[in-house]
Order: sequence, then structure tokens, then C-alpha cells
Amino acid sequence: MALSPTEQEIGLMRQSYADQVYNHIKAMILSGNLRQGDKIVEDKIAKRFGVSRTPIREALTRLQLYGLVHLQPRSYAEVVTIDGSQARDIADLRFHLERMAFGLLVERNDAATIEPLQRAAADARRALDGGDRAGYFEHDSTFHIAAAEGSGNGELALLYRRFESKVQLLRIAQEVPIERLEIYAQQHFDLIDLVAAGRRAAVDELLNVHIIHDLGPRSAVASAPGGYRTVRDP
Amino acid sequence: MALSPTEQEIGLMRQSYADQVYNHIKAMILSGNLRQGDKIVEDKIAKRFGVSRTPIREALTRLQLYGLVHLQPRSYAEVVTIDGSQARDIADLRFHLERMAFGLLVERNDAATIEPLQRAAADARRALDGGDRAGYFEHDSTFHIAAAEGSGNGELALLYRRFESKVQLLRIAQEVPIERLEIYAQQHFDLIDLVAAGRRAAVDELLNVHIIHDLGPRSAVASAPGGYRTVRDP
DNA sequence: CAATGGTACATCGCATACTATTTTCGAGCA
DNA sequence: TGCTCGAAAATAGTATGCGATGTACCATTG
Repeated sequence: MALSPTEQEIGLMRQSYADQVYNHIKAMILSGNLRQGDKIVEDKIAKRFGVSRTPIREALTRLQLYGLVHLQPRSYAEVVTIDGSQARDIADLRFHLERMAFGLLVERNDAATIEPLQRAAADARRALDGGDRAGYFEHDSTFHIAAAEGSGNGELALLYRRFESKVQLLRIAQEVPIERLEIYAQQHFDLIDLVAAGRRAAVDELLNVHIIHDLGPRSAVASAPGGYRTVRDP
Repeated sequence: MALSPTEQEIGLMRQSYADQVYNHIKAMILSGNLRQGDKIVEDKIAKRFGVSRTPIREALTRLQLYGLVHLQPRSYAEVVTIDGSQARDIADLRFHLERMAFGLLVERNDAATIEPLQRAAADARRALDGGDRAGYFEHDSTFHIAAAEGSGNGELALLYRRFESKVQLLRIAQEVPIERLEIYAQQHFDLIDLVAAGRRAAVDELLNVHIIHDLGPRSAVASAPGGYRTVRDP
């Protein structure tokens, strides 16, 4: 893995090889560099990174538990493939997790807590304007993770972080058209506004739209009076 | 790890050592055989099981990702400790996951789907009557996992399965008095009845009581008219 | 030509050994 | 007595090798 001399010299906490490999493979999957169903062979990766198979195996074990690769015992590993049914399940589950997170955000009603959301939403907006699709996805992730973190429930944040990698995988597989991303980017700001306004029912409704979108809703939230309809009119 | 001769002879798919060790350590933690904060040393376990450290490390990696042990890099591992704040977070998160699961169960309204719940509830009841506390916990787990499985959302089932081990850990740490377990056991049947009756709001309310109980509610469900009050009166 | 069987190859599971880091603990010192 | 320092022990991280198991492909047969 060829540590840079500086890294070795200053002896700064270097990540373990397993960590580095884990991050690298994860990035390859989530950037589309490794596609769904692609074969992953320990030995190949080990040689590619210049390390032994041991840290590779650990990284793959973790990737499996995060739902990004499928380990076939005694055989090789593959990047997981997500079919339509799973896609709906993931979206549905994600909706419920985020509803919990945003519900807690509304309860807290703390400006400092939603500040990271604002930054992420703005970053996403900028990335999209610059035509940086990958950048948009990254900030989109950051936005929703920030919501989970800001909920004040550490376990939710933990769970969501793990789950989120699968959501990212789904995102790149879906090849959402750019016009829809524009809508998403705007909805992030709308969500923030609704949270700040304490309009919980409206937040739920918008979340449903934002997450389930065109996958065919399963857990539609009943439209409440005063729900989400137009933006920025508290 | 001393496979029994039969296992070797018939050559039936034996679990990997890592699997066996994983299951064993998990059982030790969830049975209270290993307590919160207990030190876990790879070499010790390896010798105890008569295998090398390699499969042990894999098992520990998995246990970490399931939230049961804390791996300190370069140092030793510990069984995780859950403080009061985390306990509330876990209960709160669990409530939301189960609300989703039971909501889907109500929607499906399928007798065959809730049959496993019924069995688990009955088993739990029996275990409790026999004074088998550990047995009760196991069937309690089975009940709630069956709900997640029966929801029809595979991703929810997956996520819940993982999360559930932490719930179990919490349960044994809490040392809930037996009288309360009696109440829980009854509530399982009540939940089934309410699901069968399609009384979604009442299910939510009972779930809140069942899960959050005396941890100090954070996400109380607003009492709806016709909510959960008395049992078995649809 | 399809199905079956077998053989070579690919790949993983685990053991062993070595290295790097952290922890422990006691000796010396203020 | 309490503290600092340092050496020894404890422990995890990684490399390497071998055996076991799965996979792919080709020959043989019906």
C-alpha cells in the first residue's frame, strides 16, 4: 500500500491496511468504478494494493456487513445487485428512518443543529450547478447523514450511516435524470424550512415525496391539512 | 474446534470456524456469560476453541459491526457497555422500526404471516411459566424478528436482525423484574389481536408501551381515540 | 447434439510466524 | 508517598503457505 515517507516518519496514526482497502473498495463501488455483479477476487486486489490477502479479507468482511458485497463461501465475492423489489424496500425503510430523524429535529428545534444540513444543501446545490454529478450525490448523502446525526439519537445515526452506503449504491444504479436531481436539491432547502417552522406533518409528507418519489409508494403518508404543498410560505 | 466424526463423514456443509466462533461468542454475550466491559483477547479465545486467531478475528469483526463488541485498534476488544442514554436511544429507534414492521403487517392483513408471531408468543409464555428466563428472552426476540420478517420488507428484516442483538444485550443488562416480563408476554398476544383487527393506531400505541416502557418516553405516540386501553375487545 | 463426468485450475479458509504497537509494572527518583 | 521512565510482556496487524473446496471447460457417451 506504499505509505508516503511523511506518513511513516511523523508516525501519525495511520489507518490499518484493512481500513484503507475498505475505504478504497467502497469508494470504487460507490463511484461506479466497480459495477453491480462485478467479481471481486481477494488475490487480485491484494496484488493491486501490494498487501497480503489478510487485510483484504477483513475489508471484504466489513463490506459484506455493510451490504455492499456478497461473499460466497469458498468461492469469490461480488458487488451486490439491487433489483426493483429491493429498491422499493430500501426506499421505504429509508423513509421511515428519516422520518424519525426529522421528527426529532423538529422537536429539538435548534438552529445550530440544522446548520450542517444547510451547508450540505448549499454544497449539493453548487455541485449540481457545476455539473458535478458525483459531487452532488456526496453532498446529498451528507445532508441526510447530518439529519440522522442531528437527531440526537446516536444509535439512529449509527444505523443510518451503515444503511446509507446501500442507499448510495442504489442511487448510482438508478441513473436518476438531472432534472430530478434539481428537484431534490430544492427539496433539501424546503425540508430545512419546514423543520424550522415546526411543521412536522408537512415534513413527513415532503420526505415521502423526496425519498419514495417514483418507485411506487408503499408507505404513503396521509396528506394532512396544512401539509406540504408550496414552499417557503410558513 | 473438533468437528464430530459424523459431521466430517457425511461432509454436509459445515459452518466455517469463523461462523461457529461468532455464534458462540454472541451466545456467551447474550446469555450473560460475558458481561459488559469484559475483555476479549483473540489469543485466549483461539486457544479455548482450538483454532488459530484468523477465524477469531473474522468473528470479532462481525461482532463489532453488529454492535456487540468494541474493537480498540492495536489493543484488545471489549464487550460493549450500554449506558442509560444509549438505552433510551436504542428503545426509541427500536420503536420506530417495529412501528414500521407492524404497520406493514396490518396492511397485509394476512393470517399466515402472523402465524409465526403466534407461535413465538406462545413459546415465550410457556418459557415464562416454566421460569425459564433465558428461554423467554429468546422467544421474545423471535416474536419481534418474525414481525420484521413478516413485514414483507426484506431490507427491514435484515436491518432489524442486526439491530436486534443490541436489543438483546440491553435486555439482559436491564434485569427487568419478572412481573414486567409477564406483562410483556401478554402484550405480544394483544399486539397480534390488534394487528388482526386492523387497528393500526392502537398497535402503535401498544408498541410504544411495550418497547419504551419505563425508560422515559421520548417519542410518545399521541393517544388516539379508540387506542389501546383494554385487551381483547375489538 | 445434449447431457454427463472428470480433470485442471481458480479461489478461499485456516494455520503459522513475524512485526509493530500498546499496556503493564516495577525501579529509580523527587 | 507519589511520580516518571523504561523495559518486558501482552496483544493486535500483516505476510506467507498449504490444504480444501468450488468453478470452468473439455472430452466422452447416449
